[in-house]
Amino acid sequence: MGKPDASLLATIPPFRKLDPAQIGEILDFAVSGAIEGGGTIFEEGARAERFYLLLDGHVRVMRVTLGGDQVIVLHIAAGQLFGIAAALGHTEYPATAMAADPCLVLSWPNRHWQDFTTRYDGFATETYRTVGQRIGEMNDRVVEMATQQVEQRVARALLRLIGQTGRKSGSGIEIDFPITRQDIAEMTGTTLHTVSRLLSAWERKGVVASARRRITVTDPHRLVLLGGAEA
DNA sequence: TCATTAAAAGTTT
DNA sequence: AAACTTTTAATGA
Repeated sequence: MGKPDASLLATIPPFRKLDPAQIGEILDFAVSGAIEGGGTIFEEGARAERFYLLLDGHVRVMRVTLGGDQVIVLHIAAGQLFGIAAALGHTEYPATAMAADPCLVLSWPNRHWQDFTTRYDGFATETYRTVGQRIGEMNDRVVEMATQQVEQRVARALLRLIGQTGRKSGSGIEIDFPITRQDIAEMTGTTLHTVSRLLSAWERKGVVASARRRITVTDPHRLVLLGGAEA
């Protein structure tokens, strides 16, 4: 467990307003860790003892349905806190967090949460803002599931991914971590076969380009139209 | 419209 | 070679 660099934290929203001395205090309590791609950070139902900050990489948050199907709830990008429902009063993690690619995380015991929110200006407001955004996104998806056709759901899932974790490449915006058709199926409530067929069709139209575990959206505007309301 | 099943081919380790 | 990912097609709800 190495000591992370204070400058890493200074740019991250919940800590942006803090001075170097305060960041030093926070780091004194932090434990840092590296998780390899595919590794689990915490499991659904496990006792929640820590909350986490993702410094680098991408985290997939997953839950298992009553029927035993795995569902991807959302993805976390670098700079975001996660595993914080526990700090907000839950005793167990409501979902599993898995590293989508190699990740660097900091974590703190939950008992520091109170101190952080009261002592550090901006910590509470910034984290509540991101929590609010996530809840909003999840609500949108519930509506989508009930009202939109599969093609629109997949199109919108891709748009969200490039919005949150997209990286500009030569030919468009690439999803910045490895993602399979199965993953997208788990995000949109369909099957990998349907996702594969949709992506193939879109690739023929020049809207996306994909390789194994890599997807680039080459024509985001067309994809917005595909995700639009019309049937 | 979409899931399921099956089969085949490509990729990575 | 084995494991994993992707594509395609046929069938049926």
